[in-house]
Amino acid sequence: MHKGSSLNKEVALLKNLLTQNRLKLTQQREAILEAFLKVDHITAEELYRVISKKKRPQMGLATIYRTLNLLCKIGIGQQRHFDDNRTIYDNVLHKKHHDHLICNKCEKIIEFESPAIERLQEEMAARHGFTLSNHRLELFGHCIDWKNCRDWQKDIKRK
Amino acid sequence: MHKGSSLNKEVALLKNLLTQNRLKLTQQREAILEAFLKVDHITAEELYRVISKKKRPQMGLATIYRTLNLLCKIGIGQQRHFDDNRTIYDNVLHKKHHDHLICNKCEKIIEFESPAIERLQEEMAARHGFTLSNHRLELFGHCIDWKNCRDWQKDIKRK
DNA sequence: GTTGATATTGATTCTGATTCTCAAAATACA
DNA sequence: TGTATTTTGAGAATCAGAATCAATATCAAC
Repeated sequence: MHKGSSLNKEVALLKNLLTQNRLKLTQQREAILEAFLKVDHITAEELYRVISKKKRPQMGLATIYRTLNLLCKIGIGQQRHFDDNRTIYDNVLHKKHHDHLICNKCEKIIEFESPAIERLQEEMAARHGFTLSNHRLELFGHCIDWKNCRDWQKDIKRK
Repeated sequence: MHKGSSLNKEVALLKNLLTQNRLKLTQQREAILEAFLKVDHITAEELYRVISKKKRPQMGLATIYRTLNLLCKIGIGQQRHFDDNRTIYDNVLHKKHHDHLICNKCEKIIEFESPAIERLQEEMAARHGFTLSNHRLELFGHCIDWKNCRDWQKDIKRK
């Protein structure tokens, strides 16, 4: 019954959590989990397109949304809103957590990681009686040479 | 209200930034700025209601959105999305910056501040040639006694 | 101040992401 | 296997926020 890939661990986790809550492990949920675990982050629409192309064509967009939200509830996914409208679902398990430096002028985004900051976060959480599962850290500012960024007057004006 | 309040400083800042970009200081923009500076954070709808009740009843919701986004561009405001749909506009100037600890189970939110973390953030930004204007830090996890939180089985099930 | 070019506004409509609805299908437990 | 329950897909509904546009306000030059 076990096929030996690392996927099984996550399916087992999912199944476990579902069972605990009288929820059912469906083919759709498994397919979505499988696809989701392969990416770093994805939108519901994108995931919909990815899965629709595969052998299981019968998949409603609503199911994608429902299941992605479910994955967020159990801690495998995390929503993010960089620009306004689209919701990006981060795969929390995919790679080492990274944070973001975002230039307000040219909207450049740099990924970084800081074990020192993470350590302090843990400390702060513990002080408030929290156990952390993940976090989101975004630093906003501007590049040192922001005159070379995309013209920020234009940027203001384009509303 | 009366002249000489600290508000004038912000109006001057706004006017300055607008002028620099060939934008105009309108009564609406001033009213929105004035109301915005009084709060810690607010949604566009709420701000609309606040302003509509005042002496200047003629104010379109679209203008609120446009102006709040403008305030974000010039660094006075910052968008945030805690729950999915509503966008909360933070008043960056209002009080000392604080970060958030968020319980995934009961959705309790605790504010905290950590100068140590902020210092490391500055350091990290400098290393990448960034000057910081603000940041957003959200730590997710669960309370130490999360069995006492709102039943999280229900929470999962309510989708 | 008046003028005129330009930016902004309010009312409205539009958009598009996400959620809701509900009958039909799938799942899990006995 | 039967059956209670959950989940699904398709489409409709929702709702925040953006776009439209004619009317209005602003501002810099006179």
